[in-house]
Amino acid sequence: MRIGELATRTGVSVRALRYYEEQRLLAPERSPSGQRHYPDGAVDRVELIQQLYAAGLSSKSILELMPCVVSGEATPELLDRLAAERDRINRRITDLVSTRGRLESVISNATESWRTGRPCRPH
Amino acid sequence: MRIGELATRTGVSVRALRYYEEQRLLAPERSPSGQRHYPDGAVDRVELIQQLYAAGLSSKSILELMPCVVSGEATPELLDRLAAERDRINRRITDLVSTRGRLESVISNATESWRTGRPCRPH
DNA sequence: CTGAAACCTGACGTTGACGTCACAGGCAGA
DNA sequence: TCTGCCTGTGACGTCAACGTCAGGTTTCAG
Repeated sequence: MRIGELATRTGVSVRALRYYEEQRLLAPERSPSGQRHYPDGAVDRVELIQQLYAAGLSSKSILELMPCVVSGEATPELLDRLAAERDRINRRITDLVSTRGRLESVISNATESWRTGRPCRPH
Repeated sequence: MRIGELATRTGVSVRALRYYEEQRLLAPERSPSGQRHYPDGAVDRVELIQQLYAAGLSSKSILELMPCVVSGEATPELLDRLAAERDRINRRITDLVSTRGRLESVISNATESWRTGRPCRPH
């Protein structure tokens, strides 16, 4: 498929797909006239890339971990990197859970003080 | 306390503290010579700001939600905003959990293929 | 064959949360 | 008084992941 279809099917922009290629996260074939041609598997791959971006990984990290993720190749260093990223994600999760708890208590507190007519305990 | 002490006590840079003030997230008093003077509560406040930044909120969002968080003041719109941010955090958490699961399966798969001498199932 | 839509490369613009630098004034100990 | 660190205000730099625009080529439906 060509770049436009891949874009619509993944929901990412054409520009982003070209950027991913620039970062060597994708390597589509080229037609004789120079147009990019992607295999079907590119859809999953792009979604994986998006997921890793969303998890806070940089292009460089994704690039390093990509061979391991797609083909299972692994060196001890790659496994360490993977574990390190997993740990970072774990930390982010616990941080977010904590923040959510704080927001929820703020919400219930504020809702209560709203319902009962504005006496609000000072934090 | 002055800005340097607040910086060391919170772990954020002096520049960041001045930036927060520029964003009206802090409003320290000034000594006659113009130096900023923070109350003790500023430490907690800065840590709250950091926590909200880490949760993906922008300066603007933090500014809007701040009165509600610190003093419990709430309008229906503010409560909606708070709930919306909580929902966004929830989505981020579920996304991160999913990504963590994926990474973990990659890790166990790669570890296995490493232990057993490199036959790796094709994803 | 033709015109619109999709594609190409290259290059500059954007955004947020600061880093960094220059230059000047303020403060405490010796 | 001197010295050295802290603080002040600009103002420009950074970085990543794209957005956007210009100017030209390719593809395809009619």
